[in-house]
Amino acid sequence: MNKRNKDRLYADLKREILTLELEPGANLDETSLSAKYGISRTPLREVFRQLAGDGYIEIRDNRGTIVSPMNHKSMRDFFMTAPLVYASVSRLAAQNARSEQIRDLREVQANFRRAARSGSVEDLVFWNDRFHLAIGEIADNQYLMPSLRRLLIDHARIGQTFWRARNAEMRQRIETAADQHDRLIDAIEAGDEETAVALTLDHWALSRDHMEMFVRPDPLPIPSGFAAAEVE
Amino acid sequence: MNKRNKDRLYADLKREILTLELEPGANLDETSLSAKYGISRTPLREVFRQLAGDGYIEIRDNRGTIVSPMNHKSMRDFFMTAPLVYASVSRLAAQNARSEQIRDLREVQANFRRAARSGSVEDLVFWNDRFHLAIGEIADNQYLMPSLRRLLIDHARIGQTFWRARNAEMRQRIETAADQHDRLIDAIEAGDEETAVALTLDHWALSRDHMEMFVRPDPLPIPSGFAAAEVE
DNA sequence: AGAAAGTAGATTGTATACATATTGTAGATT
DNA sequence: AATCTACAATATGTATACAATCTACTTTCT
Repeated sequence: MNKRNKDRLYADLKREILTLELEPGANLDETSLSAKYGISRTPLREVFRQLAGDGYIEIRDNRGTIVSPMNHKSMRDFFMTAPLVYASVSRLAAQNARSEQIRDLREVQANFRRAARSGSVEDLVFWNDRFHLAIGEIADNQYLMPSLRRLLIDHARIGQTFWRARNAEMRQRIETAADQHDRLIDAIEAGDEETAVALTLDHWALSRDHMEMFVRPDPLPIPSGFAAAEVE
Repeated sequence: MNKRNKDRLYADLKREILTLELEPGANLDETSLSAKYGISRTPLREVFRQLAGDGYIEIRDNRGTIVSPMNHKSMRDFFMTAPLVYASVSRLAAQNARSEQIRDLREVQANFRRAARSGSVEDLVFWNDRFHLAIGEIADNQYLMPSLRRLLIDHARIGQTFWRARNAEMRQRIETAADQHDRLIDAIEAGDEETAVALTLDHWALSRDHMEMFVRPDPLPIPSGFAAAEVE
């Protein structure tokens, strides 16, 4: 039953990449990984190929495999593209949702709430990802899904700090995000496209404002002696 | 030097799928393909995994590999999603284009014109695909690219009949499409986003009207004796 | 006769050994 | 001393043999 191990490897790598346990650009060693999971390099390499197709990793000919890197440009592209795709997906979800899908979505949201109470960053990242992926599945559009999946990978990675609540204000933000999830579910269930889109953009703005703070933090105060130095 | 054969297999399968030489849903046999290309099943399966990630084929556990199928729903999704993605990509291309990219794009367009003159359907499909892919590369947005790629696969397959000019009117359509390509290049080069978007939507509408005719053709005339029969 | 169960053949999935390419290091050369 | 080259060590890529699974057909039982 090595299929089990192969699936576990696939799921583990995904999770470790989303939670930054594996950093962008980190090298993935075939030999040690295959030993760790008790499978040979053949199926392991197939898992790599699949993850590369999903956008999690990059396979470079004869030069090893790395976790998909992130740089300034990818941040820019991300902030530019996410609203378009997320809003479109929410609209389609509102058009298509079936009652049992809403039930599943509420289930995911319950797990998200639990993670918020327990304060586990890893769980919050995981269930937030699942929440938005579930909406994507309700939207059920094979042409938008690839971009949504790619966006969600970096959403999880960039947004990592969002969930790491260190003070009351940040805990409040998480609470707000959770409330928006609930209202989004309601709008989707009601088939109210416009509200779903508006809520999605609000939800997005909340994340973005916070994330941008970490991407482009306020500069450190400059000691008087270095006041003329150039800062990049 | 079997890397050559591996690359050839990858390129050949892509082309054969885009040109419908391999029909949607067609089965891909590992043994015969690996024999045909003189490579073993191991690298062949990696090519499969990669093509699956690109959306060309589907690998089903223990049940073989098939060319990505098309059905009524995928047509619907396609017509719904393409304008959004194509327009966004054109806008980004107009924002980012660099002169040597424009040069490459004109090169592709020249090949497209040649194919139009020669009347080779296969070449028209291929170069039209390349043209829109090149615009995607100019847009240079890793989050939109996955959806654009997926759309272009089915654009080529659905639009197959568009290029099969059987009369003067259809040849005129191809001529119009080629002119739109030229004007789109000009708009992108000039950085004129709004015109690029408008031209893209026009270009799209031209294809769509034609394609829909083949997807949902005019019903056959009903013989008088069957006038009451239900037609779906 | 029809349904269920078993079996042979074909196909997909995996392990291992081997081939090829890359990287780092030591020694030679200028 | 710096650079180049040769070679060893390491990692990636491929072929082949074998194992597991599925499919279709035959046999058995009711």
